[in-house]
Amino acid sequence: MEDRKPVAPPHPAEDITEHVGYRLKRAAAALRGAMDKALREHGLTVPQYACLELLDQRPGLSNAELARGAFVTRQSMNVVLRGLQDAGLISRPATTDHGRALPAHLTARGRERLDAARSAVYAIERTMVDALPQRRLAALLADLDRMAEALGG
Amino acid sequence: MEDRKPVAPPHPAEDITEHVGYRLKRAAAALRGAMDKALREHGLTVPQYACLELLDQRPGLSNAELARGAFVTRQSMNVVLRGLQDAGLISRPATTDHGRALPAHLTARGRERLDAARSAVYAIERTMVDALPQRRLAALLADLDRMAEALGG
DNA sequence: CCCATGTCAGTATTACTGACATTG
DNA sequence: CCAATGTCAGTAGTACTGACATGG
Repeated sequence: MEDRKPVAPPHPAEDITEHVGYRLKRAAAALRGAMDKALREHGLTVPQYACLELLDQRPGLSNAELARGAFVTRQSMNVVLRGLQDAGLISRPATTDHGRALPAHLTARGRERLDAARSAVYAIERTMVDALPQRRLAALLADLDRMAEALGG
Repeated sequence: MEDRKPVAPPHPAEDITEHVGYRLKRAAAALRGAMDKALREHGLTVPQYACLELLDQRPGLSNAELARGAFVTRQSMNVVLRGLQDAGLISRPATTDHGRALPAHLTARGRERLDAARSAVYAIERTMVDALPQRRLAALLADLDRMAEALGG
């Protein structure tokens, strides 16, 4: 009688707010909202910030690589990149002698902007982590990854 | 030195892909992509589907209530509602004799559409749940809620 | 030839702010 | 008066499809 799990119905609950998908969406929406609000004060959108973070850690990423890293389409990232380029926060060579991918890099201004925005975003991250039982963090990360991989993300 | 957790630095990891926020975004993006793909075959967007589900379970919800339930703004839900109304999937009275909120209801066609789309969405939900160790589901739901609440979601 | 890439174009959906009238 | 609501307007960010050229 160890695995009867009487509280877990065999099919999805009638109340969709009990579904994993709904809870996931709720948490993601809360995160998105908090980041939007915090980043607006730094003149950045969430995808722009994600792009700067990725470039800080892996300088030289191409448009397509950044798109995959930020979970947006190539075309959307292209728009984001141009916005960042126009703002002088990143630089990309106009041409390349080896292949088609154009490696992007943070400018000095981009690094400054990122540093300023980062503290605000990290505070949000901290708020989320602090709301969890310490011991559950690793399991949560693993569970999120399992779901993403199962869905082909 | 048995529980110093040397792999968990006191401040956020240098690699942002290790952050809770990044993993959450990744999982949510995977879910969104899977749902977009599945729902497109039924002529519905994710917010539209969410709206139909909410109305199926709680008939008579108003625009503002639906917006909160689907984590979008009142204005965005208004657009979604009008799309559903134009498609004949929901109905709303033009006036009300008691208050300002206009209660929305599924039409027969709306219920048919929802039933058709639901099986596709539930299959996705099942894929996610099956990817998790069964025992962790409840804890995962609780963790997602804790994070959302901590962020004011 | 195949495939990934960068880019352009056009359109659609969603989100935002601000605003205003209405109702309780 | 105040809070919540429905709605309109305008703008912006993101996503989509389709297309095309280029490079390995």
